[in-house]
Amino acid sequence: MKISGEELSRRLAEKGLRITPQRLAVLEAVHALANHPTAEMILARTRQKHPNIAIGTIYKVLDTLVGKQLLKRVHTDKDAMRYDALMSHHHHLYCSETDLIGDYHDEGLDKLIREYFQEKEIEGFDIDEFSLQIRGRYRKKHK
Amino acid sequence: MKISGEELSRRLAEKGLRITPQRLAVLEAVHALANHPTAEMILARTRQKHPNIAIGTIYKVLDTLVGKQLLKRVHTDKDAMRYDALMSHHHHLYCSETDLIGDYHDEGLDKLIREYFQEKEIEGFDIDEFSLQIRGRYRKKHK
DNA sequence: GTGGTTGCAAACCCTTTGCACGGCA
DNA sequence: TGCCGTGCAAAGGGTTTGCAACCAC
Repeated sequence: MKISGEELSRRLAEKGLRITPQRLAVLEAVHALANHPTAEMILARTRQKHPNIAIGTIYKVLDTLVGKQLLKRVHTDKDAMRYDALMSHHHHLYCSETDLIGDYHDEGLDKLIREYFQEKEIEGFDIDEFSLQIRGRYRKKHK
Repeated sequence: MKISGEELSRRLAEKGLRITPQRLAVLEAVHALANHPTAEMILARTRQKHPNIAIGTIYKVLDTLVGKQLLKRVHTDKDAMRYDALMSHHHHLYCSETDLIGDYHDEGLDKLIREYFQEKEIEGFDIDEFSLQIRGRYRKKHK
């Protein structure tokens, strides 16, 4: 995912955030490292241009950006949190062989499930949202 | 969920595991603490009868029991892992107000989704299984 | 008896926090 | 200039590990 510095600056400004080199670098990194990077991976990439950036800063920036809905957190079976630049509603594909996490958007599926729950409610529980975790394997030479 | 010591012993034996007081206590605790307890909660309960049991032992036992499919791990948005004694395929209800996690089993829903994916496959990805995370709120006085 | 288990404590990993300095608005 | 954001290092929380003593089989 390629995205210009101006666009990134605009997004920060839109949310009332100060534009700092670190924030631009982290945002850029999550877009560039398409496969849901960890904080460490983001650190490694941002250090190419900002050798002094600290891991603590990475976490603080990520926190801010997630809070302002410029990034999403993705939970995995493993310990480390991962980050996603795709903000629209979507599900995730977890590959058990490669550790890759893919985004999966499917309007038809969402509609199907949404309508299912409109007819059959869950006793004593009000649904706000749902997301599907799909586990499996990427076939060789995907994407 | 009430379950006898004999039944628990039988389950351990069935999997070729040695029957130790600690394993029985941990298994019993996860069944008794119905709401997907954390390791700390399991420790607290097991210590009522086994005051010397160590947190490290809890983790090792949980690891063994999950490995032998006598328990399941449940991931949450929070940091701590939680454990589930219900082994059949099911989804989870996450209550944003109470931190409760409910089990949700629904044959019809599973069938719907399974059939959806039989017709519309995901490009380059072979599905092994899926699970739905349903976020929302329990209404007052549930269960 | 003996190899798998336990208790204990230290180590680990990821993440958060405190604080003085530095830089964006 | 004033305050927010950063770098650094230490602390934190959950989980794992190493090892000697222990105990199911």
